[in-house]
Amino acid sequence: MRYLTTLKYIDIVAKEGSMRKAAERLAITSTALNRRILAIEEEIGHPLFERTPSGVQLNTAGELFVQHIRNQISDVNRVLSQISDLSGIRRGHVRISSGAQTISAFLPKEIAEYRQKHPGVTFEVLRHNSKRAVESLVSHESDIAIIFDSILPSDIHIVATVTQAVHIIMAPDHPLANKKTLRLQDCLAWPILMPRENEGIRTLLSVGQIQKATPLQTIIEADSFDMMANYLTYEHALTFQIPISMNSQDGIYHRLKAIPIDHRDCARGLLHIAQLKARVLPVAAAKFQDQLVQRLNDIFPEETR
Amino acid sequence: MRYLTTLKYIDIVAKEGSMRKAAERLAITSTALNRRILAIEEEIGHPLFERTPSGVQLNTAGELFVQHIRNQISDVNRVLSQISDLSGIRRGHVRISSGAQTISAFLPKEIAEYRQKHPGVTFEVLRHNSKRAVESLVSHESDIAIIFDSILPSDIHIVATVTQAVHIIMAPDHPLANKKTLRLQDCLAWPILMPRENEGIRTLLSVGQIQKATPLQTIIEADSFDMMANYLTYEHALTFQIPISMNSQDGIYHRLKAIPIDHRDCARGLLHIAQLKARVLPVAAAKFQDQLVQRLNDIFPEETR
DNA sequence: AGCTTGTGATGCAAAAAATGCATCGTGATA
DNA sequence: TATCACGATGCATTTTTTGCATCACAAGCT
Repeated sequence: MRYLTTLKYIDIVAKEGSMRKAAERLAITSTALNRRILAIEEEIGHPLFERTPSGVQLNTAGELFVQHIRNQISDVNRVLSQISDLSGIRRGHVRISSGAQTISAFLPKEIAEYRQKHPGVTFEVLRHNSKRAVESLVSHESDIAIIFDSILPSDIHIVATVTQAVHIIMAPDHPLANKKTLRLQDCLAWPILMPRENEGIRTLLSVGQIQKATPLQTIIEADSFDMMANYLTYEHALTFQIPISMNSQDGIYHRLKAIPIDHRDCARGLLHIAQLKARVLPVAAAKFQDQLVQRLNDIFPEETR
Repeated sequence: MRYLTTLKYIDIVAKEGSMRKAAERLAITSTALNRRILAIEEEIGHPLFERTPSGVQLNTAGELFVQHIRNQISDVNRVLSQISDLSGIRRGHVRISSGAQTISAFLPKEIAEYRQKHPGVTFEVLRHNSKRAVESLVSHESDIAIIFDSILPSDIHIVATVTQAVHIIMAPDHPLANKKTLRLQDCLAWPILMPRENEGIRTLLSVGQIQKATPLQTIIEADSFDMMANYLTYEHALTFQIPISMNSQDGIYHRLKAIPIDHRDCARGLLHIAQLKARVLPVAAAKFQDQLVQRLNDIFPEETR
């Protein structure tokens, strides 16, 4: 949209922290960019940036204005895709930000199913930790965030929540594999593979460890759940996981045993689906969000609110 | 704001229903206007107007886009006044749309009090019936609406609600003046002054009349509550009113008697304070809204939700 | 039927705005 | 102290926008 160019420029300058860099990225000269910024500041009657010798930085007014700009741009895109909808086909783009929990097992299936119904819709899945996921909502980098075990600020709207008990994962021939539930002290005797990415699980576990003074024998910290899951077939070790990350249909988890930790040792985590408050999602994103919520209700009927 | 000119143009054209008229109002030539419209339609990839020999009219895409435009313009103004706030003084403009209920007695006091705290804030009070009040919110003509006894569509957000029992108003020396409550049949013997503007009261009363088959003897229908109130000092007649319309401090109602109608004969009406959903109000409007809600809580502590 | 009136669209020239180049002044940095 | 990268500015150039004159079309009126 042509009339939004100046706004986009401001957004980029804010992100780059320098007019010249922003100009380069925008493929225009710094002069033109500089002039646009000056002009709009003049028009607003208040500067948006603080000029430092090493670049520019948003001042308070600028922060307000940039937030507004991102809102506007999102909203334009929403309306434009709504207008495209009028011509028949549902098009659109959905941007989801999530931690590792749902990326490998849960989301792919959901996206595939949605795209089967609406092939015109494209997706963008960003792997973020909780804090970054929230930021990405606020900065309009993503439409929907899936956040595990994190307190959310008041400008985030929680659409749905599902509780997730941490499970202990092991090979099916592991000595503990026939138990119904496990205490944390049962794990002391075994080597532990600790997930690195999912800070939520670590936090939940560490609370239990400190309370019970049960130091786990961590032998490997790893990014990849699959790597750890595969490792379990070679040594009688243990790792941790939440149900949504375990794809029941096939894959490695199908050949492993998952046993919930006793709730006295490890609290259940909360998995939120969230969006930015006071924001109207594009049709595609809203529909996909509906599907996610519906699915959580189906898979975890007891744990969803 | 310069970058919004095209958007404003579209808005005006939509309102005028003709490019040439809109051009005149905007003090530009129809050529320039026409070209801007064509250009943005080109950019969107979809026409916004239907061309008829007698002018233009928004099509579906246009309706969507114009709604979006009004949103944007409101939002820009909000942010701009927020930025002005940074320089110290609170400035701003609050637009309220209300029926007759609150205009004469309630609102003036509230506005005066608010302006004492923030002299830079200006007000616009529009007298509308419920339907128009809702429309004015949707079209961004007003920020806050006060609506009596009307069902609100789903894109309107109810901020607060207070129940209002219809009262029968009479001179202090009226034979009925010493009763605690009155039945509708008590009124049959007396001439009735029926408020014309406040359709809410009429609806509430007519339900009672039909159920009880009690045809009231309406001798005067009038727009002005004050006129009717004054009339009561000359003839032993009755009129109807809700508490918020009666200024207790001084004025004519101070010299009259108000007795609630028995709830079996006339249901209590609901007075809503409402705004457009998914809209962030400008600081001034939001603060004033807070004040209104607070005040309703103070005056009608039992009836507010 | 013919005329008038009002509508939006378009070719072309003039006016206005945005852009790019060269350059300045200014703090931070080595 | 020299250098560097930054944002600001004067001036010529390019691009965009505007206004005038005019067209094509449909409706209402005589």
